[in-house]
Amino acid sequence: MPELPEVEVVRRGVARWVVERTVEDVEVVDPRSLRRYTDGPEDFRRELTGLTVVDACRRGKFLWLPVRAADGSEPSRALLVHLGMSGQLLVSSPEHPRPRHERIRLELSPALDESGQPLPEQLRFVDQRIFGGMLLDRLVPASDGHGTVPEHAVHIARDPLDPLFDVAAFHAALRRRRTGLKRALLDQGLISGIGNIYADEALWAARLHWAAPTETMTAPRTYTLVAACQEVMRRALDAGGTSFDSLYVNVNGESGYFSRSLNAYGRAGQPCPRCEAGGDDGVIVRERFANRSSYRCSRCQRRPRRFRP
DNA sequence: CCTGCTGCCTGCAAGC
DNA sequence: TGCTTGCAGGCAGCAG
Repeated sequence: MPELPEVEVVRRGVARWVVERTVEDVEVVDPRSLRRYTDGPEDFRRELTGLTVVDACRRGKFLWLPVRAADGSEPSRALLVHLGMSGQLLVSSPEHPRPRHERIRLELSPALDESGQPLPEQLRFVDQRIFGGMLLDRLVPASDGHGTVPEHAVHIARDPLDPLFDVAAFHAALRRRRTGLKRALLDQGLISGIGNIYADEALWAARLHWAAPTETMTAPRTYTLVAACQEVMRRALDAGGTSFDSLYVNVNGESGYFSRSLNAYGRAGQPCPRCEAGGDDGVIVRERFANRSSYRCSRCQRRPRRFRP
């Protein structure tokens, strides 16, 4: 499941291998990957063909490639990509067999790498579960006035690794909410890039309970929580960034995910890595939350007096 | 406006 | 063995 660090790894791969290349053709293998996005596969193909990728941008888990027309004008549109649960972007050669779940394929103009070798000429969107998708979208001014964002991502908040992320504003917004802490962390309009795994990891690192009411958060606690989010994601990014050589591992969004080490998520019944010396307390427990699982330490993430599930 | 629930998807694992 | 059920999860859309 790609979260922010995985998407950032993909963004870097796209920046390196795809920017400055022109889309020469498009094959929509499965139109469901354009779900509620365009006027249909034919329109998508017609509009995208001939455009040149000029950049690779990201906000939270949304990735977009601003494109310019052949006349060289400033980009007014972008190819917006969301990897959903199982999406991958692969840069590969035409002779490479079609992956089982390939949904969209772009033919790219020829290009050479740093050592003069020809680069693969296809960008493939592979997505087993079709929770992700693509869209050719209009670029609009960001809601805080800094830069542009695709129209379908304008409601997404800045993520904690964004230099323009505003902790004080996040704290104020958190205090206005009437919900539990984990729901707030998963709300991409409040803070973006955090999914179920990193929410649990960040809450564990900050020693906070998932059901703590947001309106009771103090500024120091919010700062601790944001720092924990940044720490957890930066560590995953460092791990994912190390296996950056192969084209495949590079642009497929998996490297960070499989090499991350987890302290709480998925560790039900195991001793808490922080307070394992403590006996039967200090154990990771699994609890149901909003039709999914939450993992926390029974000792260092105590249930709050007030409880917002 | 705010909050929280449902449905979209596929493949795997567990249970009968 | 072969079926059914549950689980994984981000996010758009919608109900209250």
